[in-house]
Amino acid sequence: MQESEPAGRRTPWKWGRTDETQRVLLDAALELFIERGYSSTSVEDVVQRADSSVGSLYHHFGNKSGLFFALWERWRESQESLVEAAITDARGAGESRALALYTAGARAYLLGGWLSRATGRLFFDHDGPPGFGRNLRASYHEWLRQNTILLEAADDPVGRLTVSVLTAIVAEANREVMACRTRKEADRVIDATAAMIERLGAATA
Amino acid sequence: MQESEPAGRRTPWKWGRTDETQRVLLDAALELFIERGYSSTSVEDVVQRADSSVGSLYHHFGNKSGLFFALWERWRESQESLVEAAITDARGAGESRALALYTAGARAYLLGGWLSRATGRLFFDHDGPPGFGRNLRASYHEWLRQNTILLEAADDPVGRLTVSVLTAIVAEANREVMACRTRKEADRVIDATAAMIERLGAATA
DNA sequence: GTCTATAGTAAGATAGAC
DNA sequence: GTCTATCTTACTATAGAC
Repeated sequence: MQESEPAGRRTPWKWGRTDETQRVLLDAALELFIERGYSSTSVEDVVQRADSSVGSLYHHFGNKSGLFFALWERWRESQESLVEAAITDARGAGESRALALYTAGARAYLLGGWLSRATGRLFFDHDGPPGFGRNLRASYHEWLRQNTILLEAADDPVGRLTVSVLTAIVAEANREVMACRTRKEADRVIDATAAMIERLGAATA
Repeated sequence: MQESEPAGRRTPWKWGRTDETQRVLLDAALELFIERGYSSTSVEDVVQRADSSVGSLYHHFGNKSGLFFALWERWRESQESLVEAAITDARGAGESRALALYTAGARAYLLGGWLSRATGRLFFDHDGPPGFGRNLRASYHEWLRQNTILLEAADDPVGRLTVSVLTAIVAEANREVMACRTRKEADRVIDATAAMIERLGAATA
């Protein structure tokens, strides 16, 4: 910072390049993981594409899997806020049936899944770091818990079963949506999912 | 074979020790993978416990992941034959409803999963070799395909989603069963799963 | 077919200067 | 915070005796 700076591509190190560094590393990692998969991407590949350094990567993310987990967090949070917004909107529009609120959330989740499908496939196509599977399962359980509350389900076998199936439907539909090739196809899956939820809800209510 | 044999632990190399070598390597690998996980087990560990050698391991399995894939194949085939037998039995007993046959198969699969849970957890708790996830997904797709036939499902979004959800329910139940600590618990999960399948089938038929 | 020994390589991780 | 150089480990692969 004492002299005229060389014409580097990146902001030449002001006080805190922290955020930019993290972002550029995450973006590079995302691209590469999508292109070649997690295990076929080396730390060296990532820092080269990010025009950063191994040291920075380890400073910010601890290790290679730290990158993957950070990407997962980013995606999960983004999906979660879409769902929350949709449910809030539905409530604001006067909807109060638990199942209708659930359906509104599911639609938002699936549409978000479609729009970010390239990234989403990363997490569900099962080529992640060791231990990521466990993490996914933990998220799924948390999701089940929240759905139990949202659906006002009883804590008996039938209630738990219903929540479990309704959650599984959306999880599976998410996979279907991410595999779609056109928006039209995706919309049809989303509609079919909503119909399935309503039909099942009606049968078990 | 020409002289009196030294008191080695293993059959001292008759004509073809091939099968025994493969078995002893697989068994050692299985134990170690269960104990420490795949990634924390080295090739050296395996050959030591098997009282074999790196050369043999590479000769028979190509590489470390070959061991894991072979264990997976062994488990998958065993589960598959349990399911097939159960479906054949049900047919033999005069059952012809597609959904009932599916339920019979599911019960067999889940009971088998319970009985071989220590091994099964290996594959679903996800610490396997790179590329194994892709393999798992391929198996899952094959399973979906077979269920589509068994369930005589239509090839439209609703039909596909239905098969998808029915399959996911069994997959999820398998995880639950493998996590159970007593046979009684496992039986309860299995019964609940069968009930869920029937209810969903009734709602979407 | 089986085994020992060993060379080669790749990649994740760290140390320490700036 | 950033970066380079380096370390360490562990898997891959092969040669060659039995």
